[in-house]
Amino acid sequence: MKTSSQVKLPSIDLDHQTFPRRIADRLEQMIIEQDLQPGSRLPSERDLAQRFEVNRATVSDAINLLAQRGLVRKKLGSGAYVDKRQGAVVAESIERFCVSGNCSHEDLLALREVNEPEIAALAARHATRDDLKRLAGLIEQIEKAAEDANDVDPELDAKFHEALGVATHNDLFAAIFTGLHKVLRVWLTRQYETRRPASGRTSESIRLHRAIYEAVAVGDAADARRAMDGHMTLVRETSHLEKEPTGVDE
Amino acid sequence: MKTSSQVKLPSIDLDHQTFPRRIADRLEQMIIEQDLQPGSRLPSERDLAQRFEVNRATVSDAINLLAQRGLVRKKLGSGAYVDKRQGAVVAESIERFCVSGNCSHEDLLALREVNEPEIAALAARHATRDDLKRLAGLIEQIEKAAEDANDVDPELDAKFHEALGVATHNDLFAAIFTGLHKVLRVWLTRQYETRRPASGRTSESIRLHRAIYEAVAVGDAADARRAMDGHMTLVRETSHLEKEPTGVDE
DNA sequence: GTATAAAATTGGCTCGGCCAATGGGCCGGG
DNA sequence: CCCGGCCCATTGGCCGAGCCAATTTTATAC
Repeated sequence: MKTSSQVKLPSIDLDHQTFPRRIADRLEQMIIEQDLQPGSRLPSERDLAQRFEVNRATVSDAINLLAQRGLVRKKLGSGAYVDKRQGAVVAESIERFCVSGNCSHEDLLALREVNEPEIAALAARHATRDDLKRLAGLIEQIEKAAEDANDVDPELDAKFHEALGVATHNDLFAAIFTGLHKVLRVWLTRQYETRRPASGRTSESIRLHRAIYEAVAVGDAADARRAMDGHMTLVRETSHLEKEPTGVDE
Repeated sequence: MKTSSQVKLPSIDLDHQTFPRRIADRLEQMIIEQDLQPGSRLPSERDLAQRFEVNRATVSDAINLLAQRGLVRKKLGSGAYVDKRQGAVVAESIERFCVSGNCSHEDLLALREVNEPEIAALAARHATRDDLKRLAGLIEQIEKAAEDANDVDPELDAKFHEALGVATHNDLFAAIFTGLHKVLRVWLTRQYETRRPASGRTSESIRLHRAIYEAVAVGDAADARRAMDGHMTLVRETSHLEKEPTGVDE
């Protein structure tokens, strides 16, 4: 068995270097070097097992590692395909981090307060026609839903903010904040079901959402930031009103 | 061993619920319900294999999943122990995301510009004595290193910003920005080795670092934010100077 | 050409087993 | 009483062969 030490890019493994890990690294390197585009299939586990002179189970574990890192996707009966979803992995890890109690509502809010306005501004600068189309559709749905329920549907709200993140065309923002909005969706939906707040705030919230969209649509970054600032202020106030139903703070 | 006991609904499987995944979920649930604190050992793989009526390899895969999620840690010859490192997982996933080319220097910088000042402010409000001690030590090292090399050591710089993130006592900020600073460390170190910039900026950078620390130490949030703003401006300018190959500097 | 059936390929999971690392218990010497 | 060394049961890492079901490919009939 070769243990040719290949220098790797990431890797913070101070941990015991196991077989699957090493093979995973070599596979990752293979993918990079051969510039395998998403969609291309890598060799079968039986094949790789021979090549690396290890058992198939070991190769399988290695590929599972890569799958977990979002670099590859396994399909039963077919093979393993390159499929970079590392953004999704970022989002999921953040979601797990928050929902399993490592992070309070306040923590999340602090992050949103600084970033959402910037996201709105960036979206205003970089949104494409498609982005705008999607945002417009969501705004419409939100307003429609609000007429019926007199409240903002957390699901749609989260989607709107997510779409805004995507519209920044800064994949880092997008990845991180899709994760955060997934959390938000869970938390808000939970309280949405238990209690229907008398929202004199609702109309204001709806108005601000539309204002954000309008600003983004015409590419007015400053205005978008302003509108989102207003939204976050409202969120902050509402959050104070409701005190901690979801007592996730440690 | 039969696979018949669990009949899965015809739900459209986006993720083809595999055995290890289901077992991982049940284990996670077990950990939560029994409130297993970090450090506690969970049953041996052979034991769990009997309980869940699956093969040991399957249980092993399941536990590997949890390990990958940062919920447990396996120790050869000993067992698997609860060890919540989900913050580290967030950081690592972000690092991988950036390092493997999903994110540009500009993207990262955009995120830092909005957040670092807020981090400084939060740190000023919430830093403990220990945090300050650590920050003071780092400042000292930075200044000492700068005397010798006439440049800011990226390693120390990244550590300083990381420590600042921790000092906010907002674990979300901490998790996300330790990830980002790890990337930064890699990128900066790379260019640090290739090229020694004549840094008329160096002294200015050092001064600002100390200013940040001083503000945090006395708990002046506004001042901390101001100092960090200055730092980020400097970073932005330097980044522009160096143009494209890997152009971010501290 | 197209629909259908058979064969080959592939990952999911099992079974039984060997190995090395670990940790607890036993024992002898201080 | 404590300490150090030794033994051995336990535990995870990995193996090898093998069965199954999902999938793809190939061959076949229409």
